[in-house]
This record gives sequence, C-alpha cells and structure tokens, in this order.
Amino acid sequence: MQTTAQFFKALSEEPRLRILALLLGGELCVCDLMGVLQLPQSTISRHLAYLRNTGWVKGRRLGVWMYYRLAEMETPLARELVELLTKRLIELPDTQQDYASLEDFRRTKKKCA
Amino acid sequence: MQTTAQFFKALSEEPRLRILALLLGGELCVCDLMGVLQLPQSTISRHLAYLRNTGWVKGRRLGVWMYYRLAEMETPLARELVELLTKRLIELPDTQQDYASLEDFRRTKKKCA
DNA sequence: TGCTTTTATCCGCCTACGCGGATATATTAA
DNA sequence: TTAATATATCCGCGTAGGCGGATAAAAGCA
Repeated sequence: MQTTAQFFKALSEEPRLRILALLLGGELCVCDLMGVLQLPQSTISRHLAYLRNTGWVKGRRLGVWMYYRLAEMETPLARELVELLTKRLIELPDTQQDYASLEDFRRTKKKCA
Repeated sequence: MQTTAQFFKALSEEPRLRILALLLGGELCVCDLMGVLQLPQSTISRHLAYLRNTGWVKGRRLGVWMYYRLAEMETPLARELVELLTKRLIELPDTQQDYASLEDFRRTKKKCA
C-alpha cells in the first residue's frame, strides 16, 4: 500500500505528469524534454531520477544521450493505469500542446541528436 | 494539468489511499475510519478535508455524525480511475485487511452509531 | 441550560521534496 | 590529452504538508 501510494506520488507533480504524458508517445532523450518543458536541465534530470526510482521509467544510454521510456509495469493496477493515461491524459489540451511543442522542437533543433 | 496532478496527489499518501479504498465500498463515518486505520481523530479529519478539497469525497451530516462517500467524478479520466481502483485496489492484501477490520469494528463497536 | 459525543480546526514541530545554479561525470571528437 | 556536449548530482534555500495534542464548534440529551 505504501508502494502504491509512492507510485501515485510520481504523478502528483505537474512536470512529472507532463514528462510521463510525453513518454507515453515513445522514447525521448533529456534534451527533448528540456525543449518541450522549458525547464532547467537539473530540474528535468531530478524528476527523471524520481520517476526511475519509483519504477515508472527506464533509461538507456546511446552515446552521449540518455533515452528514457516507460518501464514495463509489474502489477495489473499499474498496467491498467498506463492504459488509462494513454487514453485520457493524451486528450487533455495541455498534453496536446506539449506534443505540438515536441514536433516543433524536433523540426528546428540544431544539436542534441 | 495542474489540476490533474493535484488529483493524483490525493492518492499519494498511504492513509488517504486506505480511506479511499474503504469508501469504494460505500459511505462511512469518521469514527468507522478511526476504528479501521487506528489513527488519531485529527489525522483522519485532516485527510478527509484534503480529499474533500481535491474533489474526491463528499460529506453529509447525519445528526452528530459526518458520513463520507466518494463524490461523483467530473471527468472521464477521474471516472475511469475510480473504476480501476474499484477493481484493482480492492484486491490488494492491505485493502482486504482493512475491510476485515471494518467488519470486526462494526460487529463490536459500542458507541459511534 | 449544561454535559456528552462527534467532528473540525488550530498549533507548533519536523521532514520530504520542490527549485535552479554550480559542479561532477561520461562520452565523443579533435 | 584537451575540449565540447549531455546528463547526473550536489548544494542551500524555501514551502507544502505530514504528525498528533489541544481546543473549538455542532448536535443531541438530561
């Protein structure tokens, strides 16, 4: 139960919820997230560490870049919650906005991949 | 999005998650919750206030007692989350334990109802 | 009108964790 | 080996919110 509460706590801060919403769409590197969220790199990395420690995401290194993606969920509750977020979180205007920013960022970015 | 994060934050503390799990089974008064959670009355009331303020529960007064129940959820995300919790939270051992305690408490309680 | 019961709120204390600049580490290229 | 880039971690600071005892408010009863 403590574990379950901890699991939900990961969703309880706006930057983390936005990061997760973006990762529902697939793997992203830290600089992609910086480009979209417009937050300092240390802030992004800190939230990613939190999500890693609570079992929400996994990172893999590709050269200089760290790519993050959703982890495979361990429990039915977690798996169905991801389904739910995929269906309902993504339709929120704020999320749509972030996805649009991601498109923009990817089209115009010079460095970072 | 801020709102959504706030909504999840309600689930991010163990006592609140236990209270919600119990309320999924129907209306309860504060003293029922005290009987099950074995926490000081001020702690229970504080968490109930938090759940009230974040739109999770509603209370109604019946004489001296306040009965709390889940509120009607406003968004699809919230409604489906409640469905999910009803299915998956209730099957957790800790929740089962709390439901058993509730049974016991109700069978043996002298006052408080 | 008190007295009791139930619940809500107040209070001071304390920890978790948010923030973002500064620094350390890892990897690659020159 | 030095430099550049991407990321992680460290640091000090500030606030939200946890805790539970004490007190206040609401309701019913004698």
